[in-house]
Amino acid sequence: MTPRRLKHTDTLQLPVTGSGPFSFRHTLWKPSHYATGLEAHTATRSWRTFRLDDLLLGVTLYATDDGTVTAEVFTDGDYTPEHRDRLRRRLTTSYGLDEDLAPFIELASDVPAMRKPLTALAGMRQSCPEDHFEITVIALLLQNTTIARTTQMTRNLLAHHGHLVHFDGITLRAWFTPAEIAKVTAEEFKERDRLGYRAKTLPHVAAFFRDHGPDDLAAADDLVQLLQQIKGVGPYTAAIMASHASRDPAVFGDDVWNRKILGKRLLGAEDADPEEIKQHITSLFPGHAGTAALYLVEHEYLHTPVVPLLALDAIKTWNQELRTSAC
DNA sequence: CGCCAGGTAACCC
DNA sequence: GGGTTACATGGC
Repeated sequence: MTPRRLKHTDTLQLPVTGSGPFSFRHTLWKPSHYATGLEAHTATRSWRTFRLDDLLLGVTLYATDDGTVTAEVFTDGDYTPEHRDRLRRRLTTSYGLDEDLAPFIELASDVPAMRKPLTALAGMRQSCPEDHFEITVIALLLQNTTIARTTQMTRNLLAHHGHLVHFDGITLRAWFTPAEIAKVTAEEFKERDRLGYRAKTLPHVAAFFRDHGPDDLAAADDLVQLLQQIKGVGPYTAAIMASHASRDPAVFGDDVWNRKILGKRLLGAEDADPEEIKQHITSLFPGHAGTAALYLVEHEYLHTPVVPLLALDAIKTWNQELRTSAC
């Protein structure tokens, strides 16, 4: 499959305005995140695709000496000043560049279990380049299955319904929009994309986000409750949306994986009661339980990352693999 | 084979 | 309410 070529169209300087330290590397690359093909990372540089409505964008990101983040923007369509403003906001939000980390660090410095994560991951913020629709799809694919199968389902969906782009020497996948999968049936999601019982949920998710634009979502009184009205979307999936796309630092996805790590690190128990864990982390980190969970989970994977940082000479192989697996 | 994965809804009492 | 159980699928 031949990727669409994107051309360099813009350069953005993104200031880091939030309080506390900022780590470019640990913010953009997360040791625990599984392979999607939507992004790639070397020690100093990251590449990521974005959708702004129908426009496909590729972005190269790197830290600049003055403490800002530079974004080189690549597109092949009509890139307007409005796109530029939206992309600037999207990048700033996605990586928490304007969020205050200091209050969390203040709380964490008194907690022994946080000592090592806080040092090793100093300046890490939540990373969520996905919008509300995209992160809901990710969370849907995480439901009650192994990461191997989540990776397979993601690859199928993006290969069959998404896009393949090439920019700045890298080949990446890009998301489909809700409108682009509006006509796909649950049957196809199940048989062709191997989504299993989740196949029934995806058409509802697509319709929901096609009918509720960003303004609509922002105006929602209780987005978590609204999203859970979709059959197949429960507390876990809605929590991922809230903690990642809505960036609520108090929330975390309460799943068996998190419970294992948090139980072990905070209570010293392999099989602690979920409710006890939640109570404990919430009382230790009022308003910042999600950030605390983020630090503990990422630290758990830091020395055995799911997708290690790429060496520069590995990019050729990366590009080839993406093209041949995208049929 | 049976069990279990980074859950959810439907059903039971 | 709180405690089961089926739901798809693939790996061990």
